[in-house]
Amino acid sequence: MAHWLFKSEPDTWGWHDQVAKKGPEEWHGVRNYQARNNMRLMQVGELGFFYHSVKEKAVVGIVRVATPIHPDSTAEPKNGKIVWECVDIEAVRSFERPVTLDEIKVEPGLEQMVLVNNSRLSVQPVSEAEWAIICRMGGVEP
DNA sequence: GCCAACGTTGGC
DNA sequence: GCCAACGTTGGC
Repeated sequence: MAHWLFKSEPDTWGWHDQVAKKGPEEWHGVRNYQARNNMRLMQVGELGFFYHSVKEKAVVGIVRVATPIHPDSTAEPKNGKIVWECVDIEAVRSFERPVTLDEIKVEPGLEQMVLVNNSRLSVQPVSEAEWAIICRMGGVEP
């Protein structure tokens, strides 16, 4: 099973919103082909990190892919076709403590993380090794 | 098809 | 608030 990282500005849609939802929420609004392609690769049941950008800059929890890829309900048709798609995700559990970007940058084994090397990609793959390291840093079992 | 100009994201 | 990095747009 692959692992992922979803990035959001907490002021727009934060971890508290995701938890309060108590169920799947459409991860709409992605307007980047690479990020969309990553979502196309997702399987229902796969897990991902929930990352707060800009303000906190930290991984704060774990989410689960709840639906297959589907059209983004907020996307406008382009030449009569919806090109933007997304999945729905639901909160699984909160980290015992947030894992900050600063910590990630200096942690051995995380040098190759997309988060470190391409900070602008909003939906990213996470390797198995990276997944395990960050889970432990966050105080949860991988 | 190239590339300059522009807009956006997100770390600092 | 600034600006680097990146992606997209549009003129040629």
